Amino acid sequence: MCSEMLRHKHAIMPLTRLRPIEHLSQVDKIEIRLQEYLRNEHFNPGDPLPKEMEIAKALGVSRTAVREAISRFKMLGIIESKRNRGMVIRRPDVLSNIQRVMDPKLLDGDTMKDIFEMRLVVELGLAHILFRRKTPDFIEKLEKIARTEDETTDRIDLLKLDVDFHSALYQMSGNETIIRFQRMLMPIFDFVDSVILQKQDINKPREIATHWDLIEELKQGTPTGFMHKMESHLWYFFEKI
Amino acid sequence: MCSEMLRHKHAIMPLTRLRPIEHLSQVDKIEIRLQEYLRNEHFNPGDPLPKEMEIAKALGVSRTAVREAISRFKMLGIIESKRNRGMVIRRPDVLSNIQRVMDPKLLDGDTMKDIFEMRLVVELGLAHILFRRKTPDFIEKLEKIARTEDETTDRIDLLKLDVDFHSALYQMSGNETIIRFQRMLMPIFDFVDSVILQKQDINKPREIATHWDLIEELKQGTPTGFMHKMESHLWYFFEKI
DNA sequence: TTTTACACATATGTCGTACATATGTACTAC
DNA sequence: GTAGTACATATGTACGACATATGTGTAAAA
Repeated sequence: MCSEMLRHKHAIMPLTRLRPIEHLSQVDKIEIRLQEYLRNEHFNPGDPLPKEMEIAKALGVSRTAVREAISRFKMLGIIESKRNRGMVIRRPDVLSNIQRVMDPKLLDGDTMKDIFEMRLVVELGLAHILFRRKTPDFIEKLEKIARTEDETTDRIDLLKLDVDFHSALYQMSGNETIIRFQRMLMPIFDFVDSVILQKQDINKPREIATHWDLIEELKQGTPTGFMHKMESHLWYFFEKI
Repeated sequence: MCSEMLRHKHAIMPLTRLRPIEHLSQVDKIEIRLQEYLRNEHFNPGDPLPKEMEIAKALGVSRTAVREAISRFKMLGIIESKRNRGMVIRRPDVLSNIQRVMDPKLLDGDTMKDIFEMRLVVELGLAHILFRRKTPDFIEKLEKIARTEDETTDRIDLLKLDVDFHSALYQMSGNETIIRFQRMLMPIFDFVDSVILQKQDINKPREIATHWDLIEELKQGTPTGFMHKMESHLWYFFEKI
């Protein structure tokens, strides 16, 4: 009877779509107002903000509520405050905030798959930059990791070395944002890798490129060749998610 | 004398390195504790949190301070609270938070350059996925945009169409995270594009691939060919930053 | 005149309390 | 057994008080 009732309701109107008045709390509204304010007034890093009480008066709310809202912007690094100096706009660290929510336990499977695929995209696209920025030093670093891998049998250590190898590639890009991107997504990669490690398929050795293949290609190959090898190297993992 | 004193001090100890006790506010410390707590206790989405007063008691601080800290997590979407039900862990939206700080005015030149380069990396790496997921529908969409471009002379409109074209490519990937990534970075791209537009060099027509070239390659070419064309198409912009 | 020392004003940081509001629960009446 | 009501409870909001750091002005000392 219950399910029948629900089905009936659903036939009349899909309530899932109907969510008209988002019940925002006072603080949420203040947050939105401040967001607008910051954008519209064209604040630059270093610019001072009005005092807490002034903001509270202007919005017609308590200082407590304003402080809760402002506290949120402090977490994002947009606002900084000093004791008697008031508050100022800061240059936020774009990526540090994602790090806080990048917890495999909090993400669902689909999102993780998307993220892993994006990693794949980035590492393929990296090829061209790598060939522009490669130096003997970096190659040597990669070779050292690969050599260590050859001498290692412990599966945990191998996993760590695999991470090291790919990290070194990101480092080679010289692009701070890309490096941070990888570091940021590390928890996800670790998680995916460890899951794959547990699955431990029987038909493990396949036609996949090794790290040595990638190094060789990087030393005296082409970006295109490198990309093909990288694709075969990574797609193996991707298929198994 | 003053400068002499400073030089003397500096000789003894480089104070720039010495920043021992980061003067964290109470709320900052609470934020860190909560962060640790959430990670260590292995919370999953939907799990309930202790009551505000209990947390305050446990930490030996006031409810006000706890609320300010928790408010921060609410902005990140990690914590949700309902009136008498208490607080629960939520599945945060990984990318929505960056959007708030992704303001060209708040970022410095180096970071913007890094971000733009990362866009380049992603769009190159996208090629392989695009060839896997392309459909006549998507191709048609791209052609429509390109046709409109041919009939447009207004520079602002052309800029908008260029954005539309690349957006369509991201859409084609079918990867929600990658699509969000592009949408998120849109302000940066818009900004960079508009700056380039102002520069307006004299030697504008060069050996760069057009959107039609990209479409043609997508229809009956190879991922590699597509990537080469995309590279020539984008590097033109990149050099001008 | 320059420097030092002290007092004062001020804006943020922290706390405690009170009350509003929504929501779950238990009890009561029919 | 159901509907309606009263109560308990946890979050939401507000206000007032004091702590603390920091800039500023003033007066004493060199």
